Amino acid sequence: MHAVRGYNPRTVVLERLSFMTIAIDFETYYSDTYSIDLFGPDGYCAHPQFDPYHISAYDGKPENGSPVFSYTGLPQSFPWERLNGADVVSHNARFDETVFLEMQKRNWAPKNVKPRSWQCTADLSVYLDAPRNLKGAALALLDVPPMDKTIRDRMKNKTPEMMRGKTGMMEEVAGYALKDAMYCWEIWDKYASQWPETERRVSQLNRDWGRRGVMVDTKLLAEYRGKLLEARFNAEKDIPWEWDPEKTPLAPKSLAIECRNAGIPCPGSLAVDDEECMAWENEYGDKYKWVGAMRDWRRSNILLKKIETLRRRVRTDGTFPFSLKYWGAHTGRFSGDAGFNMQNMPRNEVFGVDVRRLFIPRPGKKMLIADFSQIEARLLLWVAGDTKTLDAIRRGLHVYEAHAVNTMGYDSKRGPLKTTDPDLYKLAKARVLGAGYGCGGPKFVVVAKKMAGVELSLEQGVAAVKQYRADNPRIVNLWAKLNAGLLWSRGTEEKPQDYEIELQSGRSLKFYRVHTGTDACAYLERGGTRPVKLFGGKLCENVIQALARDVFVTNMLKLDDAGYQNMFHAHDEYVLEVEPDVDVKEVERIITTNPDWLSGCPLGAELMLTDCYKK
DNA sequence: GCTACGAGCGCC
DNA sequence: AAAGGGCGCTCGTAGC
Repeated sequence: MHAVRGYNPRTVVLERLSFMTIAIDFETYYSDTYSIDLFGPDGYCAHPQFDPYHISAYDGKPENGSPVFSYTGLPQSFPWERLNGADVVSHNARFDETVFLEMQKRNWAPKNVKPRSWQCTADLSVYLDAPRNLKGAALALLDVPPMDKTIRDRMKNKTPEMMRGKTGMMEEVAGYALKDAMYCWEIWDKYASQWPETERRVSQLNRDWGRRGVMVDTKLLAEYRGKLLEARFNAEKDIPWEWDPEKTPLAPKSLAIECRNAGIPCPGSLAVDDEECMAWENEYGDKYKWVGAMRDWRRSNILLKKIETLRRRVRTDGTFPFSLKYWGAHTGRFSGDAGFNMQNMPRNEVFGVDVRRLFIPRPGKKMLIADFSQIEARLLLWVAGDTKTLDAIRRGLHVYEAHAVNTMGYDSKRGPLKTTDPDLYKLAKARVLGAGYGCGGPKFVVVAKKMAGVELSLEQGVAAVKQYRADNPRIVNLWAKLNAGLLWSRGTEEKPQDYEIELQSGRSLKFYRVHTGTDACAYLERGGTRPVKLFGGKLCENVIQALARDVFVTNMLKLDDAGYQNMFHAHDEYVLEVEPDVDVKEVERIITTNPDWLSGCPLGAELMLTDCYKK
């Protein structure tokens, strides 16, 4: 390997190989008031303070007997043509590629240089169940000693000029940066072959779509901001104690003191669905508005912060660039990222604000929102082998009704269950959505209320769970099977073993170092540090979630193949930007086409052609 | 002063 | 023996 002796950029090139994989890592100025956290990767790069003062590059494979190319130094002296036609990799390519594109835009890098591809080793790492951050990934995947990241912290608030003023600091940065590029390259070199082509494409498209962004109704945004400031202000009127105007009135201590002064008990929890808190509200809520006010303050504030983030990040063309984390969950699902979560916007209007309405198609386009219908419930039936219920669904029965027909004695000749027996329909819905993963009686009461609006007593909840299990032996059997595998795999206390569940979609779910405490525990990450309790129902849910994700992603690629523009998505919902005369039936056909591995499971989808995002 | 973690609340 | 699961963001507090 190459030692880095000084900060002077050093380049070793004998010949340029075509289709070379080269790892790239940028160092850029950041501070307390100017950071990716605040502006997102795109806003950060487009910002006036944007300063990519260092680049490191590494291509470690001496092919054709040529020497390793490595560079760590000023971008001004970087041989950019090396990237032309190359396969570039970065650890968090969402950032580094954006930096590069912005540099080209500003003529800081030649505009004619075009990499053949740009892949992300952070995405590769999480696909392999390793940590997303480079330090953790290198430790888990390369078995190298933990990297020292303290220099990264010291770089905060420091311009390159300031760093050059400190003896040895730039050299330290150069060494650190090159090491990052080397580890990134090593991870790619060692593991890329384990990353399927389709997954690479998902990772790449995910970054492209986020960078492209979604159009925002900026006028409505301003209106919403006003409403939320007002809502928060109104909540403040009912909070009697003093607080730092720079901060929030949410300190539990203040509430406790206020309650004591009033001679009343203080609720142990402030959560809306907490029983004790509900009792407190019934008893004291009319006279003492604090708890409700704190809740309103919190909820309006959370929404306001979301609005402020949007306002800060919307580009001059009205679009909002965002990020979704590829493989954010160990099941493979995407998750929110970079300060704005596209996957958890409120479904309903709150404080006069419907956040979803802010997202609109570009001028002349329409938005097509397409949801899978109960995909997890269908996949559960499919994995468990309940062909009878699946057949009923294929014949056109709603999933909940098919469940009622096959396990609750409903006769579908009587007509649609939803209208003939609304209570039974609701109970069927609660069972399908809530009882399929080993949920117990007390929890089922809560879940049934939340998911199906059914009010059950504890006794009824317990009975419902018992009845569900008796009526659905295949599903119960599936839990048992997964649990047996877990117990079989866990090895011994001294020598824990990994548990691998092969999925029908062709990949595996892995649980690392399964061991026994009071329960069977395992780590979800290679080299993970936080064990989670496992049991059949939970494993079952993980399996179903993973399969649903695979169906979702497979058909997302098919949509892309067919030329449909994805904007963003949320687990089982695609949000597309389409021509007004789009063939909705064609889109539905693509979405409900079964992947090769999924035969015999009827898929369904609901599509909505609209002028804004909505539920 | 920073990190870690739980509470609270939003989603699928 | 029984146990629904998967996330992110904001905030407060504890612990270093």
